[in-house]
Amino acid sequence: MGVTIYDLAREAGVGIGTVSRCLNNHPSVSAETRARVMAVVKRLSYQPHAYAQRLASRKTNTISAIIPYFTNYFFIQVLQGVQDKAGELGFDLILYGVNHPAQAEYYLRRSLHRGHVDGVMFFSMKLPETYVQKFQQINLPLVLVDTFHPAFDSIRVKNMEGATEAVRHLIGLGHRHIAMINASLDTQPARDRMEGYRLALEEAGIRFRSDRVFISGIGKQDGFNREAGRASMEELVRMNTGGDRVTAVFIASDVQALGALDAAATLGVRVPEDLAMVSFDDIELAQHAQLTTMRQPMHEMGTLALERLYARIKDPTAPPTVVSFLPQLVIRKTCGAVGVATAFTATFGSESNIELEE
Amino acid sequence: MGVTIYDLAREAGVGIGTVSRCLNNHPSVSAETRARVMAVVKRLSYQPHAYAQRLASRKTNTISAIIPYFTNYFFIQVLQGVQDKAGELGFDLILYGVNHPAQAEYYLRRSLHRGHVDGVMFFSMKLPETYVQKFQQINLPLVLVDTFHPAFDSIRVKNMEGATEAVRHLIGLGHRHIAMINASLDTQPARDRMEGYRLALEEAGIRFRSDRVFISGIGKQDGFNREAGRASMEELVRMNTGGDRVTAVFIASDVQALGALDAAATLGVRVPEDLAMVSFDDIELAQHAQLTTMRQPMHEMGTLALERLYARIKDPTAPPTVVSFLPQLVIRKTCGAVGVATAFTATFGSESNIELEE
DNA sequence: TATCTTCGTGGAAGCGCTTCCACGATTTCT
DNA sequence: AGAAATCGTGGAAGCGCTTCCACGAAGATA
Repeated sequence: MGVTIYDLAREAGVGIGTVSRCLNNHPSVSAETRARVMAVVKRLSYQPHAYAQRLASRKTNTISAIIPYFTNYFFIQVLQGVQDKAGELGFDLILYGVNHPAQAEYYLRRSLHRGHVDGVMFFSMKLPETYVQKFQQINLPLVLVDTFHPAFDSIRVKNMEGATEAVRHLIGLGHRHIAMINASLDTQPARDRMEGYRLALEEAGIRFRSDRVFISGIGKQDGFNREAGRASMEELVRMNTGGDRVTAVFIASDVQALGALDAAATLGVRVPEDLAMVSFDDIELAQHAQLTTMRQPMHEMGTLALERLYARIKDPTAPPTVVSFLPQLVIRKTCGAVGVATAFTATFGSESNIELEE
Repeated sequence: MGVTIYDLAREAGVGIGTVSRCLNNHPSVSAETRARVMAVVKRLSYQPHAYAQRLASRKTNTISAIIPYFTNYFFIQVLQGVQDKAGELGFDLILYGVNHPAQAEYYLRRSLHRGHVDGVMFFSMKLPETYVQKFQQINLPLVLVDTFHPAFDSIRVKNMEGATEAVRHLIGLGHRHIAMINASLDTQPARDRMEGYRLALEEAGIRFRSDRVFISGIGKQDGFNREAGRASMEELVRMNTGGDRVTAVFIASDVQALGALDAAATLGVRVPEDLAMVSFDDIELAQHAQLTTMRQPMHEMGTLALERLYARIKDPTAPPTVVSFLPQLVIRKTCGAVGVATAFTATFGSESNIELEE
């Protein structure tokens, strides 16, 4: 049903090789011939067949991104970076959203089909060991984002260091009883952030208490969502009785913090007066909700990830590289460091003069 | 570098046809032969070549989605629906994010390459007339979401009716001076929502005043974002002096409303006491910010869109269908219909007992 | 003028698969 | 028993392109 280069060749009175060269801007075609061919291309409104091109040229110009729960704002912002860069580089981006661990394997397998994609980006999940081998065997470029394996390029966030700094900030504000609201320990970021929390306590001579780490078991998701944050906060408040009450909490992500804030308000717990909080990510809405949080350069992580992947596609033999980002503390209102008196009732107050960023 | 079916055939001592039939679960292969072939497949860890399959079978199992500013929460939620359904149906989803009108054409052209995708979903933008013809000519399935053209299937939202209802609600609360904060009139939803606003005023005998429609010119974006909402609200407040002050505002989207809320707080305007507001979309965060808004079934729109596209791929000759969704009013706090006294200082208050939804 | 380059071109081969046709072996029917 | 239908199989053809090699014509060099 489609117009092929044979049709073009016949109509233009040239060979198929010449047609192909015209279409691909190959230099060795006379201007005259090229003009004639291009006229026919236009007249028959020829469209190249993408897969025939890809089969013949052995390049796909397509990459896949395997992302968990991609409606999570963190991923969206990273994805925007990826997408921008993909457009710039002329790549098609196949988006594989993972809502269940088994899906990750399915999509990995799918990406491994020879000639399906030129490269793969894998986000925030542990890469199954079987696939480590498969990628090496097939020699398919792979970039890990927010996760790590020595055999591949990775874009990392120093989750542990970031968490430590967040908790240090709370300690610096005088808090000694600091809880943590975490996500599922199945995820690497959750584990690292908890380790950072533990470290910060330790260096301040505060005992780590596992009964002060709250992880909501809601749903089958990874816990990086509002509902989980809300549930954890409810539990925290319920438990928070007796002598040595918790006065501050470190929350593993902004999304959870949003839920926690809801719960706190419902339960009549004032933030930051009764409970100070610092969270993680600095998603776009963190500003809106005035969260004190650890900023991750999400968009930049996305563009960088694609740049790395591109470089790897160009030169598959280069040794794996690791780029690490150190999250930056952004002080807003939930930690109580500024404007304590009016902080939370004025949630929607000005921020430009308050936000201490660097 | 790859293992091909010829390798498999040789190793298993069968013909390539038989190998192909094994791989595709074609019935007419003996169990014994199939077992032998599959063993070889496993042993050589064979991966089919996706594009060779696609070229030979003339099916791509891929669709593309062309979406403006897809970091907009509205689109993300629709996209999640699309993505879920795509996974279920075994389709690959190529995501084309449009940040500039010219990009839309580029991606349309790209999608039109013969055999590149089995179908296209086009979101919230006006389909250029030239492409109307091209799609018909190539006979490539196309589903329009949140936009319309008689020649194609479409999933619509009754933006006008929804807007009318939103404004009616404000009128019902006693407001007579109602402004609108809108997005760029280049987009169809913005035009329709303004029309609905105008209609509601008209039927209540209130004169439409174009100086009460605020459209921020910030950036090259379409105006459906927080910054634009913030800027428009600032302008509204600046203008809002003298006798007949505006006491309510209809905002074209929740995202803008979020920005508007920021601005209002900064400027000391209380919502809803000084200014009631109703917005549009009911994105996930609307609940968090307690926005009274017009709910659109975003996830459902996404799944439905893909279902339609799938049906169209199966039967390209069926007449175009139109599905319309009527947005539902969700009453929370920004309109002042409930809990007026404490409404906005208790932004993070309980919502379960307040939200009046149906 | 004879030889060597260069340039533009045609078209075969091949990318890795699916599909269809042909064919022998078996089974079923009359 | 022979004829007819069925089953499992092999492999050629073809999907639409890229790429490479070969070749003639024209220009450059001696």
